[in-house]
Amino acid sequence: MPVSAQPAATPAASLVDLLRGSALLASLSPERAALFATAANEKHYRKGKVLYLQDDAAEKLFFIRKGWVKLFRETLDGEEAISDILTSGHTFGETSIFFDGHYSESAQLVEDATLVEFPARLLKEEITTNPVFAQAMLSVMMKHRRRQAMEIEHLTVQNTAQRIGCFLLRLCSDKKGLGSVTLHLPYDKLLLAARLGMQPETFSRALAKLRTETNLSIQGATVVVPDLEKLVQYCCNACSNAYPCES
Amino acid sequence: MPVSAQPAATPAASLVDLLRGSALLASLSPERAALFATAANEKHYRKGKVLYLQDDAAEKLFFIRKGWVKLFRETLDGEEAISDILTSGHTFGETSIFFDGHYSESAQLVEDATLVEFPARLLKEEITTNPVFAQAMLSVMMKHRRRQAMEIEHLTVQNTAQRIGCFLLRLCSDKKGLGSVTLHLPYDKLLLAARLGMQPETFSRALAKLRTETNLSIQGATVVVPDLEKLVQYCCNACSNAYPCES
DNA sequence: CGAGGGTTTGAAGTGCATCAAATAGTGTGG
DNA sequence: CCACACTATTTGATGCACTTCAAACCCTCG
Repeated sequence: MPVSAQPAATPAASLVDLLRGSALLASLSPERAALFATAANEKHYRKGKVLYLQDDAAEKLFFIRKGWVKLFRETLDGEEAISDILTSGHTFGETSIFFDGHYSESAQLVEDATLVEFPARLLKEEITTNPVFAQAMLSVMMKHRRRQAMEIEHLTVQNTAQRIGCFLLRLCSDKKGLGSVTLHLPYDKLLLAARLGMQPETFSRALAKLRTETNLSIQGATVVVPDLEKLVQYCCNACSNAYPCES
Repeated sequence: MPVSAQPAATPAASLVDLLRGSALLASLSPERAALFATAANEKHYRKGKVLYLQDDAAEKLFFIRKGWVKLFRETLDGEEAISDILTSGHTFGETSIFFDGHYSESAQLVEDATLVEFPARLLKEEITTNPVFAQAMLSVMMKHRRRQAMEIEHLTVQNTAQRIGCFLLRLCSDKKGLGSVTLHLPYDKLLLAARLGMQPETFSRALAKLRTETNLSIQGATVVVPDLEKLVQYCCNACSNAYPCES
């Protein structure tokens, strides 16, 4: 069944297998997955590449194979608000395709990346004909909604240091070692600051504050959390989610 | 004077007819709509009534027939973050029912209200068996997502006066009279302030600022916008949506 | 080595929150 | 109908958090 008619004869997993790693696309039937794989277009882009702009016709669904992509919106007077930053295994563009056919934000690579692109038509077909897929899509939407709700709350009830700490805690959730944890910032601090809705200078200072308050140590992009409990204490009291809060 | 900004439901209308006014429930087949109507439980509650608390088992879908409901979350140290304020024709609870069976926020009346309650079971059945309904649900979710995204942007790029102005502009969208528009604040200023993520005092001052900047005049809950264009100019330049931005 | 972007630090300004108090508005019982 | 209590709203004074502008410091990479 798994057809490897795709020229993407990467030593790694075949495209069909990769799709299983996506919350959305994993719900495709083997036949449809094969069809998606055939129609797919795998591309490598360089950092800075603009994939589409807000209000463009939504003609593609994107799946990130590797790299980082930022979704953002620009205001009339030139400010930029980041709505999301995504990496391997994530899909984007689906909401716009289904909803009104125009992207509601712009997308740009923040690092070199390999993307798999699917024609919007396929997605639309799938949603209307495959109830299982429609439900997977619903699940994905709802997950997004919860995350957005959390983000709104954070912006109103947490200060900058707490927002950074909360972000770090979400990075910790993989590494289960309660007590001391070492982790790496996934992208540069400038972008991270924008992601958290603050200025780079503010980010720097807030991180310094977090260091003294919770005994963090920071070496460039490497962060050591010696006392997870202390960090949780500092951040999560200002939030309506108890740690671990990931959804 | 208690104001209901929304078109009042005709007291005579049957439940089935009412459901047609809901973006979500309008997609029910006549038979299912009848079934929903039979299983429905219409109740009148007083202002302040708590419908459910965050993390409660999600056993009901609510439809607002009349009145106002706020959805909110509380942090460990007692802050309250309002996630939404809803009125006639809106449904709530659907996300939690489908997603993980627990409400992700608390719900409380901010005014006396008449609600129609449906058992969660019905909704779950409908989603899994009726593709049309699933798609209606998807549409509703996506609309919510766009609104949330806008809200996040507003919190980071707009100041308090602009946020208020933007809220007023959305109230204007009904009344098409370009030029001068009169409108009424849908609920009290304390709640409005919380809804917009600011303190009551800040709200009052920001409103005063908006008055001088855009020639608004305000009498209690009545606001007269003499020059819509000027208000748009003041608010929308800081936003990525051109007026009229409602979705 | 030198250029240029990322990061930190410093000083000053702005916006919003907080605390406190005055004023307006609403519903109550006398 | 008034006095009272109580709640909303406004106003003033002050402080803190974050931004802004400026400059220094680090990297890495040519």
